Amino acid sequence: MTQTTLDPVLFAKAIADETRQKIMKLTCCRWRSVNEIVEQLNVTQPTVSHHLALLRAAGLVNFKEDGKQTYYQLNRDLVTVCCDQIIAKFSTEVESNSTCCTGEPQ
Amino acid sequence: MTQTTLDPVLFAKAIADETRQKIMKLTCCRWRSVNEIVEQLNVTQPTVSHHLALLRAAGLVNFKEDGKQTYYQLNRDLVTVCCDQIIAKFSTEVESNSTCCTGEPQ
DNA sequence: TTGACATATAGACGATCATCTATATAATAC
DNA sequence: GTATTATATAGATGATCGTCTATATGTCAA
Repeated sequence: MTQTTLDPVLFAKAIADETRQKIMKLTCCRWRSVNEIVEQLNVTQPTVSHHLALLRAAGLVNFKEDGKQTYYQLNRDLVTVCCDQIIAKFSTEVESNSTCCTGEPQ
Repeated sequence: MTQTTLDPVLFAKAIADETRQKIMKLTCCRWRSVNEIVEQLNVTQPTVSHHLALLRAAGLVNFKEDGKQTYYQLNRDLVTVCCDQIIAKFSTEVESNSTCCTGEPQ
């Protein structure tokens, strides 16, 4: 049920913040509770929750609740898909899969 | 003399705008004058110049002047490098090339 | 040299954003 | 039940951003 696509502009906006990229890095490889994340950063708990909600809305983190705690983990597959999508987007002039740019641009 | 690296946060900020991504796409495969770009978008010439200056500062476009005109072209290599860098950044918990995340995160 | 054209810069304005404090919600422990 | 802990939400505030109009700068043609 994790999200598999995201528009390149929305993806860029979602990751265009230092605090969010720090959160993404902290959660890239294991589940982290909100408190764990707060302890690693120099921002308040509501600020962390705010960024997590934003990343969650973009589908960039998965989460699971366990009692009092909520755990978050980066959706690494989506990051990869989006990055590949950006590379592809700027490899052709038009919105198709026609070939372009294979030769030397004049 | 074209730029070859760019911090992931700065890269994301630079491309986190629809107009700029449109400009990037227009210039991805050939040199375009400012006027050509303006004609393709629904924004004024100063707005386009503003975005071009921003992309130029980030090293994301190359440019050459020819008489009255200035031509811009996307630095596609840098886009690729930055995207690869983002994928790599969120594949390890720490700022090293030590292994991590190769198994199933618990 | 004067006028037309191409681009850049300056300054203003409204919108979005990152952060904070205060507080609500919900789960657990005693 | 009451206190404590974990997280989310609400609302405020200052900063950043995207866009516009007006204008400056620089190049070419007549």
